Amino acid sequence: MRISSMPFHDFLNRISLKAVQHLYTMERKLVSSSLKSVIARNPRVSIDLSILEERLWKCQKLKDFLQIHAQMTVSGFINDSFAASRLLSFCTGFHFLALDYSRQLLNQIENSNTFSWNTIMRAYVRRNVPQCCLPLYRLMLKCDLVPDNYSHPIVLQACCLRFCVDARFLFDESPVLDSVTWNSILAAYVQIGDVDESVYIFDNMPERNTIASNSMIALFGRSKLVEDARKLFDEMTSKDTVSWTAMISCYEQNEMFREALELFTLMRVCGIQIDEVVMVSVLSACASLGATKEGEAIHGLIIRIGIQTYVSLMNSLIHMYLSYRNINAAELLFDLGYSDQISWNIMISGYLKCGFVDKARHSFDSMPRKDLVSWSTMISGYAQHGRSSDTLALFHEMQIRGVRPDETTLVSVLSACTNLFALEQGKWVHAYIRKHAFQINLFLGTTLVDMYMKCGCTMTALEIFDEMEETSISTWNALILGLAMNGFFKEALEKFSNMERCGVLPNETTFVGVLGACRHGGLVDKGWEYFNSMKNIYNLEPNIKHYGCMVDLLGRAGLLNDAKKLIKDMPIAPDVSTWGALLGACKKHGNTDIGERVGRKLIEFEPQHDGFHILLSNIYASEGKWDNQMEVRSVMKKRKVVKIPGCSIIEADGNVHEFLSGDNVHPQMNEIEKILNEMARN
DNA sequence: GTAGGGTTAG
Repeated sequence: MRISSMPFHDFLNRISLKAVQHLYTMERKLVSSSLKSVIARNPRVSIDLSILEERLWKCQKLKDFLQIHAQMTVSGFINDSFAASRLLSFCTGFHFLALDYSRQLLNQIENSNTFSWNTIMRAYVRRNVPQCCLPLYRLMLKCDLVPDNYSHPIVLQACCLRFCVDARFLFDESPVLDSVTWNSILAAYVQIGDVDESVYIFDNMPERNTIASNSMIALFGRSKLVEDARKLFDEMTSKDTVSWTAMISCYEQNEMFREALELFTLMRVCGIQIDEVVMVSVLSACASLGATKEGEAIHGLIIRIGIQTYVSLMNSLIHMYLSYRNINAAELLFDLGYSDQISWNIMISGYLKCGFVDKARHSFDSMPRKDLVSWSTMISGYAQHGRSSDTLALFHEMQIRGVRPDETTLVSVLSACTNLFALEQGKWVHAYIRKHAFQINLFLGTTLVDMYMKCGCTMTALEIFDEMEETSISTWNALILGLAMNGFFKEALEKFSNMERCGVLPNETTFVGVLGACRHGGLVDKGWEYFNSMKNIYNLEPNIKHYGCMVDLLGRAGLLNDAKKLIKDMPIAPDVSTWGALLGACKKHGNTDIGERVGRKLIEFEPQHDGFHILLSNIYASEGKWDNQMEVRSVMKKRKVVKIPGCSIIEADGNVHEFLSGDNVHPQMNEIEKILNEMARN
């Protein structure tokens, strides 16, 4: 009887392997379709070691892997313990499959060997779930398998990652330590990023081998200790490809992209063998630099030396082209079909960065398997494009599907709540964080401070700030801006001094908060002082928000001429908020129709400018000229201008519009000045 | 007969 003529379930019953059942429940749809297609195309499946090697070498997609697995199951080749362990070790490094799949595969193998168990345990350590390692080790002993000299270092690493002191005891008490054990314990400290302990182990190693030095360079790189890394690199007597790669990636991770490219050039000059891993870092450096020429040259190099079929390399190339906004090149590469989980995630994030939100969603919906990064990318993409209700909806869907978010996901969701002023949802997420005992890290803490501040809950925001162990300039900015926004101008300025005392350097955003506080407090002298210190002390160029704020501060204090002069002298084009501030000042002088005339003039200059329509509409409203306001509103309606709720004239338009693109002359000012002078004469 | 160290996506 031909297998292909049987219904699928009959087939399953007939071969009655527990394994296929497992497989079937795990990836129901995909497996059933892949098994079906294997059976349909290949009724008498035959496979041996060389075919397996060849197929694994070519295996790039989930479907490819499932076919191999199915084929091995059907043919019974899975019971060959060597072949099974080959399949398993490939599986643990395959990004389209969750680790559970490998674990189930281990169950399926009837005569598994120590190698297979080691492979899974190592994967647990690598994928940061060391807690699964020890139970597996116990099970291994129960199954009468004898651990070998590879097993113990892995278990040691796992223990070390969980409870360092225990593992350390084992290590310290061990009578015989080979270099594998030394490297393992070092690797464990390196993985948790414990620089002090790693250096201690490294210094006490009987012999510093290349492997240990390489992982130390990587650790220094991740810990921002570039100079230590370089020192060690220079001191090494024998450097291999990995050493060079570690140093180049150290530069890359610390945003020293030029240095990374220079070292790569030197590496080639020195005739060191280059491989796909070093290319990944180099391509990433090119992407960050926006160095299209270099990137394309390296693409050529990749084709010439023939390592174009490595998935991680493909991914880096796709990522690079997306960062150059070269969607076509990225799609061409992606469509070659060497994709894995990461390729899909890269495409989605690339589409989002280029503003193609719906395209991203389409990819998201059509990818074979979504992992946490896929969900986070899409959710944060929605959040960053202001599509806050989509953000919350997708987060909701994620939970329905039972995918557990991590800190990054929660940051995106909270920022969406902030944009929507959705305090209740934000509080719900905060409660979720507490309930699931998430650590309030730097990013999560900063986002919470920002959310509570923007929703007016100053005290809650302050409490969270005080509880934070680590802060950054963004945290201080959220705090200072928030205090200023909520009317606590004294406190905002106090926090600014605290920040300076802590040695944190302010940036442009900080001064938006500081000047905002001065504006709220009507502190003209202080305002000038900070405004000048921005340039003179901190070497920061004031932007439109700073000018707008100063114009408003001066205008409110009745210093109309100073405000006018500031607008005239400013090196960048005034935006709608700046003009709004000036109009507010005019109004304060009691001249009611001046705003209207300036508003109309501005629209005449820039009829496409949504902000000016909002401005004029607000002016009419403040003067009680409802008919006129209706008139402007009907124009706005035609132009589909959305009025931002709760915004005053000053914040009528949250975005900075440059109505004279790139041009520093403001011809409007002359016209408007005439009107203002007329007003002054009256 | 494969296994340690270096990499890419939010």
